[in-house]
Amino acid sequence: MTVGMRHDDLRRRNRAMVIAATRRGGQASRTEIAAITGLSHSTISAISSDLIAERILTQTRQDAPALKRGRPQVGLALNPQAACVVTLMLSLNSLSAVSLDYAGNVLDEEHRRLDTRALPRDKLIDECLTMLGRRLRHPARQARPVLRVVLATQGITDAEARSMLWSPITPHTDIAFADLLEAEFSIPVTVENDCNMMAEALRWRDPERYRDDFIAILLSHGIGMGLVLKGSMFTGTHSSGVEFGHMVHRPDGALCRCGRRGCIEAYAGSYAIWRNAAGHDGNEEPRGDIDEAEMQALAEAARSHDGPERRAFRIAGEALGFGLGSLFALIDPAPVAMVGLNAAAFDLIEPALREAIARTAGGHHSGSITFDTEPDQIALLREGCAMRALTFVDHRIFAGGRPSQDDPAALHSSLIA
Amino acid sequence: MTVGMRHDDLRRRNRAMVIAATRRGGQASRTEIAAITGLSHSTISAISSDLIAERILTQTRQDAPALKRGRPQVGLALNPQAACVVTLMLSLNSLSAVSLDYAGNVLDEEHRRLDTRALPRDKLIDECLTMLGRRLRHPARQARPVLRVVLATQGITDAEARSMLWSPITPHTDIAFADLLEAEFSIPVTVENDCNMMAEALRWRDPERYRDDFIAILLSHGIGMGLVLKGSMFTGTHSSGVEFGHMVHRPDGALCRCGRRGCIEAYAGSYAIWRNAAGHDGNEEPRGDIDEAEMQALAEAARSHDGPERRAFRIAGEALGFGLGSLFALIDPAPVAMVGLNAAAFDLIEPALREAIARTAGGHHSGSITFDTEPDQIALLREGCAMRALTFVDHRIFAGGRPSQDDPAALHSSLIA
DNA sequence: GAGACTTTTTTCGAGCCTCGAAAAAAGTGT
DNA sequence: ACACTTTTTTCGAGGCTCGAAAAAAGTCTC
Repeated sequence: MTVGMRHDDLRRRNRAMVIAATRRGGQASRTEIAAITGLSHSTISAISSDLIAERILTQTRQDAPALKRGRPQVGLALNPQAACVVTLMLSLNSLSAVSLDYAGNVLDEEHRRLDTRALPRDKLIDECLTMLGRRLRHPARQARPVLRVVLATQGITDAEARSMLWSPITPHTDIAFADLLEAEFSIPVTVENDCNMMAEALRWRDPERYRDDFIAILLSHGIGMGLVLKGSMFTGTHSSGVEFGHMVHRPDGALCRCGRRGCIEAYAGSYAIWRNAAGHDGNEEPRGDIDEAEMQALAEAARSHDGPERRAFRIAGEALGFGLGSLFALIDPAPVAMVGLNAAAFDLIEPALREAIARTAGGHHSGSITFDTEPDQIALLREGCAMRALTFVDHRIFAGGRPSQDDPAALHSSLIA
Repeated sequence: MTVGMRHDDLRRRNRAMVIAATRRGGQASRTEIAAITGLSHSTISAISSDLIAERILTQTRQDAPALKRGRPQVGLALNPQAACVVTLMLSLNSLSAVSLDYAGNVLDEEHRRLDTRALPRDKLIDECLTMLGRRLRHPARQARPVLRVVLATQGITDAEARSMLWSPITPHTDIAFADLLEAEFSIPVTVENDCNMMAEALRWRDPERYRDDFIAILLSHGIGMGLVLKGSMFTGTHSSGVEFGHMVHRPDGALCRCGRRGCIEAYAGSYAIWRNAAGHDGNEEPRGDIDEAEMQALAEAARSHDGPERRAFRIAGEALGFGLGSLFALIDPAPVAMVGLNAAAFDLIEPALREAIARTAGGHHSGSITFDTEPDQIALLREGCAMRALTFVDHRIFAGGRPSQDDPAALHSSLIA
């Protein structure tokens, strides 16, 4: 709050709001936007006609034939030709890329399996560079200027979203992907944590439930979290933060993949569940290669009879419950979405989780805490990255007004060159 | 970001910034303010002459005789007559009130000892009402309009800062102090958590160290925390939140004052240190009445020889260290201030704390985490409340422009009546 | 001590931006 | 075909900030 506000900042903000309302609202009319934003009709009219002249928005006759009397509303929509964004998703042993038009439609995509853990540093970087390059040269893009690239990865990124600091997918650390990709293609890039992108996707999927405060927990080989508080993504002061999986569950307890002891993940990650189900103790070195079928088999066994498998899921639930209890002591309870492979086994986890949470300070209202499950983490990640990239274009580029109104090709070359 | 921005919002913000710069800067000149805010000289000139005409700011000849050439800068200062604020501080067995002028000078104050735990609900409320009433009628206030009351209390308040939800100082819960006081005096009131106010005070005391991200930990009978992240006070979604003392240190561990088990406070609060030093186990019911001398004696004993006292402080350090480690996993490390009685014994706590933190994920850079101690929590609380009240007047009242420019008495009666 | 010099502050016209009211537009209903 | 309803645009007014120029209030120099 130390920097003054000028006249054009005001316009910029109001333009951003019209664009945002259009992206959210499907086919919002000027009147609806005026009501949402609280601005006058004249202002909305002026802004939207600017945006249409700049080819950012388009007018579409309302789909549903007006059954009401009066002049029919004219729906505003995003102009799919206005821009293109590309998302890159780097996970253990896989790299994917998707390019989308400004309205969010997929233009083309590519997936590759890579042995990320074995790949040398430059080879890993090179794979990202070439896959992005192929998206840029792909004919489906047509003349759309590429205005944003988002690279999402498992692990920790820096607070400025420019580097991957550490990731379980590779032994290499501090890879400045944003600098590297920008140097090659001159398109603004951010590097994001995958769980944050999943949380981003949830807000768009179900804005009723996931509005201002909610939690996305990734239950997978590791444990991740995306946290939205007071309407904005919560990140650490120096890194992407929210390493929920590495909060301490039991001081000096079971061995975690991160090399430390007693982390929540060391009780609730796939490898921990497997370790407990197999009857090994917490000193056993974590396995790195547990596949989907294996976890499903464990869940089946746990459902069929009371044995070490059921106990393993119970231990996972307890660790997650105490962790959530501690988190709730800090932020108060909020809706939770369980995402990823082991969300499919949440029925085995939930009872112990709720029991543990009720024994903590955050468990005041343990009955009112609601959980939702979403096993398909890939789809969520894709959507989240896309929305992150598109809203960047909305707020940081198009809200500021376009340099040239009539020649998108010129604009494009000036940005991509 | 859903509400539009109008023309007067812009002025309001820029006025707020001029006022804020004046409050921070001591005797900022117009030129300095222009540099800080990035606004033009003309704008600053217009705004400040408005503020002076409205008797919010005053011009003061620069104290130091200008040694430079050129027209000397004219210092702007807050007009002490512009307003009055009152702070009420409710603690275990004590209630204090202070009234201050708009520049932050103390006008008068009062302290009373009360047996808060034994007081019936209405009696407790009544004490607050009458003490506030006496401040309002006190002659030192003169004609200053009372524009804000802040009531700070130990315990949990609601996110809207209107009610005390729960507090260790009284068995009564959900006391809507803001509504009650406003109904009686028609002055806007907020109810704040005491640790948050201490954090607020630290930003004003040492803005270099405590700027955008830092942590204040209250080491006292209980354990509290005030957290500033990305430049703003962090609170829960429904309550004042940040109940660091009730994060889980050891599942099903020692008995806490809150009735649950294993909380950090049950290892690091005064009663926990005493309990461990006395050789009782964690099932022993917490004592409620450990005075300062008793804790000092424990610290002395711990310093003089290796015995149960030293071990008790070590256990406290360990609990705090693991707790901070978990917190740092979420938010990354930040400067820490240890506040309150037991901060004087931080030398006994620190080694075990650092050792524990180094064993957690948050302990990556455990060497770079710095601790500062401030045993005088009362002074900090007073300052924090005062600044919270004054900045409310700055931002929410004076930034919007005054109804009457010439008659502060009329303004006053309209607000206090 | 008068005039040159320097720096701060104010003044003034221009350029934007939003607003409210009125007008225009584009339908439905009779 | 005309009245009615609702949406959208137009237009003048009022505010706000900006840059440039002028005024103000000192120090410095000779």
